[in-house]
Amino acid sequence: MQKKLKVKDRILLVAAELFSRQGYTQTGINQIIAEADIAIGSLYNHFPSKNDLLLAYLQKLENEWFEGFDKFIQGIDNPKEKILKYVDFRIAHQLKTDYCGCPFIKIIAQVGAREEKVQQMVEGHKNKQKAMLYSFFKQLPNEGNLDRKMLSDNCFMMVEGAVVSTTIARNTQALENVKKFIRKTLS
Amino acid sequence: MQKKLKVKDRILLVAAELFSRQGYTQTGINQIIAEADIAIGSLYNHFPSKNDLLLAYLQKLENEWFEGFDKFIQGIDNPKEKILKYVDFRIAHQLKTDYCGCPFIKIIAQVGAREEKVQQMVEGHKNKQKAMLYSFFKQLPNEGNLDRKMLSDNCFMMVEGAVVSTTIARNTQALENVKKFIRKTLS
DNA sequence: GTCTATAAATAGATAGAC
DNA sequence: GTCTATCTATTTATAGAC
Repeated sequence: MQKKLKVKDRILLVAAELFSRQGYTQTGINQIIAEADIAIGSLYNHFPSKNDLLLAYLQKLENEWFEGFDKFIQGIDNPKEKILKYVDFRIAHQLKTDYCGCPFIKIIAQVGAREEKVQQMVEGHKNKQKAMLYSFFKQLPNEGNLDRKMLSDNCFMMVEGAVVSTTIARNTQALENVKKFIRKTLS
Repeated sequence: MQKKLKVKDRILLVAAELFSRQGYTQTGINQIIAEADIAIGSLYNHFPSKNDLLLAYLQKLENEWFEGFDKFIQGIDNPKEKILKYVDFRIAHQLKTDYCGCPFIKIIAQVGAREEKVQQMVEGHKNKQKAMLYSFFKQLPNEGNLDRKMLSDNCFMMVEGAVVSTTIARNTQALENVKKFIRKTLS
């Protein structure tokens, strides 16, 4: 681990990596402090509980997702291209993380949607992605009588399902199929 | 808990309920034996480890899913109706479990797809559902040049994504939208 | 085959020295 | 603000009596 980072940042960096790869419930405080090479007192100085660390992790993911995607579609104007790039972005994430899956979906599966703050952050993030996708669909030339809102929302669901499917199967097939389907439907 | 069941069945019944509701990682052996009202020695007599209990749980889910669905579509011949009933079945499951989500997806999120036996059971189950859905799509009258395999597979993804979305949002909207979309697309 | 008692490890968290 | 030492509870699992 990089020693140049401040202690708080190092904790969050290590925790994020472990939460994403192993899962939140499968990652203990002791492992985090060992890999971040800090003392347990320091961790609890910056984060009052493991749950606070989880919330900071979700906020970090949220920020990085949209920063990352903005870069990913930089210079692209065509709305259909942007939609396909959205699928590509999620394929790229799966490849980069060795099919770890969507960390937001995984957290809900691990701690449940009854944890209010967690639920709000996850739902907020997904709604933001869905709204962004719809903004691309609205830029499409309106051919025929297709209901763009319905098409957009269900394309989002298709991608979400395909992300889950690629996580289970450990290959990109489902997401590639979705891409083909979208390319054909929007042609 | 029903005392008339054999000990082994009582363990599995209780474990299944807790794994589904609280999650596998969030459920301890001690809670299982307490709620099943049996001794820990008895549990380990029937299931050598918690992981064995997990595999038995997945097998039970697999069996019950298809039994349940067969009953659910009993008497329905129209293929489009069967497809819509498939979505209804998943809506019903979410309502019945208070939006617990798909237990197969949740298990992968909790223990990871690297657990070989678990991965195989989950992937197998999902493939079986997907194949069943495709069998319905093949029964549809072939209008135009629509690729039924692609349509079927991506409808499955849409439903999977919508199940995840309903689990996060704790309402059935996403699944209802998918139903509308399918109804319109297949009309 | 069911039970009690207990092991060995780890969990999340706190106190207080420096 | 970082550290060490420690607490209490809980984890999965085993041994051995009945």
